[in-house]
Amino acid sequence: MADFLTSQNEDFSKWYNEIVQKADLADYSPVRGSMVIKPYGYTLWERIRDELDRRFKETGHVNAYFPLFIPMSFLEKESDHVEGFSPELAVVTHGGGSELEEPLVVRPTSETIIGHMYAKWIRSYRDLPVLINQWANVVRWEMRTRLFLRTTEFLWQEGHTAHATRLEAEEETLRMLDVYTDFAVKEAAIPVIPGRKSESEKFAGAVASYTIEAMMKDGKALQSGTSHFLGQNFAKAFDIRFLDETNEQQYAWTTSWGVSTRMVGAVVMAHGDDQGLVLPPHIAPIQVVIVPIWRKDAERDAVLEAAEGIRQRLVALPASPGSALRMRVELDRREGVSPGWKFNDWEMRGVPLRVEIGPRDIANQNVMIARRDVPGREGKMLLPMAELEAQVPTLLEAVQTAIYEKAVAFRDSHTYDVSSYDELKEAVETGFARAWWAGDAEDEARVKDETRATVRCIPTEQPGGSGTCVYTGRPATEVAVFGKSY
RNA sequence: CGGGGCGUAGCGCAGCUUGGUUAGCGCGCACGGUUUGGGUCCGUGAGGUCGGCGGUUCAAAUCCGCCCGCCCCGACCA
Repeated sequence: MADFLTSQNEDFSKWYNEIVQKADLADYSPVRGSMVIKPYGYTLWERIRDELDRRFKETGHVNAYFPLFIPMSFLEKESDHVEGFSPELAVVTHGGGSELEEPLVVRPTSETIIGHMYAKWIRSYRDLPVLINQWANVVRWEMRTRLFLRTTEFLWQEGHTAHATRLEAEEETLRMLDVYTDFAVKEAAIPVIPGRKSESEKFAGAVASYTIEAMMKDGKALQSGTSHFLGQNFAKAFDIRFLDETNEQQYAWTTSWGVSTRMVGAVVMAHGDDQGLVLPPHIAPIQVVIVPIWRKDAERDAVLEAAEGIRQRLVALPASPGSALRMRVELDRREGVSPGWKFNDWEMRGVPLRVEIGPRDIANQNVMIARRDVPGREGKMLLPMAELEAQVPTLLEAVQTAIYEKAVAFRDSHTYDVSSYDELKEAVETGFARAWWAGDAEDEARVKDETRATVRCIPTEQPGGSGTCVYTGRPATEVAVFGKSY
């Protein structure tokens, strides 16, 4: 792929915007900053959603739905929260033809309305924990928007839990960070760095925020999921109290965590190449596409019949080892476009495996298989037709693993352990800098001012020992990851 | 809201400096033929308030003013 690290930001943005639209993921809506997610893009989101949801259920969470409109006064109950969100609120002042007594905000996130409900629902320690997730849309009036990465309205899941003890809530926060990490690595094939946010970067109203940070192909960071330990901040603001075992009133400890449609953008920017999307098989809307090839009308029927036979054999297989889903296979029956055109078309859409079948293959009882992750003719191989069931699942897993490993190699080769401020400045031009950090907000602000880079996170996995800050020389016991971000 | 770039057919663009017949090109689209194992080729055709409003002029896509919108960089941020 073109080297976006040495080129202008504009080039990568152009590539991204073009691919997102050409691959049929999304289109701009007439309203500034909002987008239409097209069926192909939505199916990709559904795959992400289902994989996450499966994990939420496995960890004991249930889904519910809370209202879109929130009374303005709810946000004002938590001072950090309202301060953080008020600049980006969409406010409804009129309804049913008359002015409302109290303005309603379109939820930018649901801590407040959910906090209000939890206060009603929770009376006793026996009611805890409450482990609820909701799939919803939220609205944030951002100044600058970008397809999938930052849109005025976006889809996400937000989990909100309440616990009897601080420890339990902290464990929940980290457990969900693990769930996100597991999803990113195993399904989205994106290596992420889980860690804690700095004070200046944490969620408005949280005691501590955690994040998974991914590296895009231009070396920039993308916050791909967050998990917050809210302490008793929202419990006190919304009066979420319960009687404990000793008949004492206690405030609950709460958490919230979310992953949004931004994850679609992360997949595009982490794996894509000059030909377009490269989708991980586990979440690809179409895992295998069959392109039939014929020259004369007489060959057409036989080829299509053989292609349909292959389709039926493949859809009978599981989508991935152990999955309850069946393999997602598409037979491209379009006429009037050449096979070469179809090859390019499906590559643009990132389909992991392509099966080509023509008269020659039928005669020889084999098919040509092309891997999306290996560009051009090098990714093609001949496969005996009898081995489809044995080989296609293996190949899909091979693609899944290969693109993950490629992403790991890219990230690692653009992550630098730095020991001086000059090295840090140089490192963040092309990737991440790992540096000792003492958590000083003023210095963080200065680095941001001079380099545009911020503390992406203080990784959960630390090297241990101690060192000195690269710019102040202060003693430090933790390493932080610095980088430019979206 | 600041700095930079742009706005001409569905998409991508030329034309503007130096005003002058009927505003062009590529892709896409429709029809016919040809082709189909890596984006076939040929022909015919449809498609335009030149972002909007105002001004200068015999004459404006072109010059001037104001406004609107988009993109990139910053502030904001999942």
